[in-house]
Amino acid sequence: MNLSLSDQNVHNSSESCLEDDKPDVMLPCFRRSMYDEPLASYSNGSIISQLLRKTIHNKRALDESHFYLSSSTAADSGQEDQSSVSSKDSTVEAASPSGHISTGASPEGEHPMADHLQAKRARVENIIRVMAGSPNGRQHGDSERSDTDARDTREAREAYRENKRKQRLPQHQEHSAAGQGSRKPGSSDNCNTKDEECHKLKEQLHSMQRLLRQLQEKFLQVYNQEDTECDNRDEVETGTENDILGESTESRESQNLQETLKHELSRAVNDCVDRVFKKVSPTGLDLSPQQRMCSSPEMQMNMGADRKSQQASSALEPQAEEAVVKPRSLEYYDSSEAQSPQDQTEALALVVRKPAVTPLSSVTPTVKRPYPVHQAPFQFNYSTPLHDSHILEHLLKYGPHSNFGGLPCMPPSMDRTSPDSVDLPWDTIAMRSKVTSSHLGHHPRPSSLGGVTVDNLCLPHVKIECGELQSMAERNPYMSLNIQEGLTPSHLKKAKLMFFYTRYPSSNVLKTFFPDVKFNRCITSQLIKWFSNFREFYYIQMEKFARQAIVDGISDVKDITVSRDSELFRALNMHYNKANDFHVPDRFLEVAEITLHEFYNAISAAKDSDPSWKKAIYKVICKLDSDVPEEFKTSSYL
DNA sequence: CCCCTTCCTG
DNA sequence: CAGGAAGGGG
Repeated sequence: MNLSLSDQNVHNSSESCLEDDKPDVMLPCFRRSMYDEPLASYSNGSIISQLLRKTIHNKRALDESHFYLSSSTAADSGQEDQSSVSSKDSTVEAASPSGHISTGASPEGEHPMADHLQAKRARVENIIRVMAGSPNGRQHGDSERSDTDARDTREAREAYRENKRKQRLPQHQEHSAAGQGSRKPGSSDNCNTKDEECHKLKEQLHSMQRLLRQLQEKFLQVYNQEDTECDNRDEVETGTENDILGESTESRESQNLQETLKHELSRAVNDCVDRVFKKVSPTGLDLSPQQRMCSSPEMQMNMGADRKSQQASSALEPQAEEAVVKPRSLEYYDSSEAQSPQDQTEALALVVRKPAVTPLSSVTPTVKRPYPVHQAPFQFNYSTPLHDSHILEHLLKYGPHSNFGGLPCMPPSMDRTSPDSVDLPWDTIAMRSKVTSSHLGHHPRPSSLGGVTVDNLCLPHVKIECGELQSMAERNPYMSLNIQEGLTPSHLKKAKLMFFYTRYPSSNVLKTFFPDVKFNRCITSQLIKWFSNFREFYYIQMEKFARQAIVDGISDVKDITVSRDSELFRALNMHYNKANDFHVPDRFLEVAEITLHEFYNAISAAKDSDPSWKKAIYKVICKLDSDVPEEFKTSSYL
């Protein structure tokens, strides 16, 4: 990841911008799913340049100044408009516009102001148009498997898939577990309401279109202002690090422009979303637009970690069609990769039981989908489910647990059409889970908001790391809200953190703190086994460091302490809190110190000659358990 | 018996 | 971390 753009990087990104203007490269890219772009293009350019490229090419496709929504399509440009807007066929799109790409693209960098200004204006206009455009244009690519070909890395694919699943979550919950068709939830039982809602949505769409048009005007104003300002600044701001003046100013202008656009667009879209939501959300659970737009922790994290890309995507992605789900571009995953580059370094041979299926049919938003689910234009994940009382019910019942955490936000599958997927028995197989060390770089900081946090509802950052689980999830749309029949890496991580409090948890405690797990003999013993393994490691470390202390010639036990700086603590922390995202309680340090002292004393007294000399120590240590914080009952910690 | 734990091994 | 053996309680 380019966390910081060096001068050279800036330069390169500008260059690549020019290069990438080649139509055969960019247009398909542009018109296809947003998910396709980041990996393909961010690798060699900044986000800004990425945005610029997009808008430039967008201009190509939409050069005729009209809203496809509000006016008839000009004959000569009809194809382009359609391809970019409704995107019937991405291959057609890729080919058709190649002819005139060079007109706008190459002058952009080589030619001075006239074209330059035009291009800028066009970018603004196009952004607006894209916003107003049908989601299908982008969604199309999204729905195609072949898109994954564009992503080389495994992370990208996974992010993509996960993204798609998440996108699907809301609407799948819309109806019963009886299994809706993969398209509209149009069963006859509530046709009327559907029509009504369709109407409402239509109205919403219209108003959104109006709003967007207003925005366009506003942007043009802003743009014109900034344009002159920038021109002035260009005079002054010479001698920056940037090699090429034209490009650096271009970059600054773009940034200003982009900032404004992002801000305005976000606001506008949020407004629209609000309005739609007011209609589709009968329950009073009201989230702020911000919450909706970034309702997942991941998104929130990215708001912090990579606010720019987040905003950029949210600004460019908005679609008018249905402000219910907002697609998340790979940008998110880009940044999250940066945070946990180690993800997936270890093969996780997790074998999980078949997903439990609880009919959470009614955990559904009231929003209708006028198009196939896999074309959801908005990724409005997580917020929608929140509006359903059943979820709250569920939360009250089981706690806001890993039902969401274990399979965070597991969205409905693509082939929910397969009937068997929906009613797998609870108790099917009880196999062992092989959960390798988890790189679940999530932040366990408890962040409870009255017990129900967004975190509790979904932990997208905790990737589905096992193929089994993943594929199962794909087969079972409702898995995400169900009790787990197997232990997931998330559970393992949680268990490890719990170890900081309790070394000898009773099975009751385990059941209490893993309420999202369907306990059976195997699961229980597996969990117990985990803690047994934890203890093993713990005691091995203790003995090791105790002996080391003796070797080091420490003669007084009091000279042996365990602080957070201690090597011993580091070793332990590395083992139980690898991500180092959990604040280890002081009590654990005390216990560790006591344990170390016990070992030291025993070894010093040569008790270790007795084969069972450790038992005495174990007996002491097992009394030092403390209560596990209630927060662990929620998945906030996962 | 069953449950739980440790120990050992892979 | 999982499997399995062995041993100690209830």
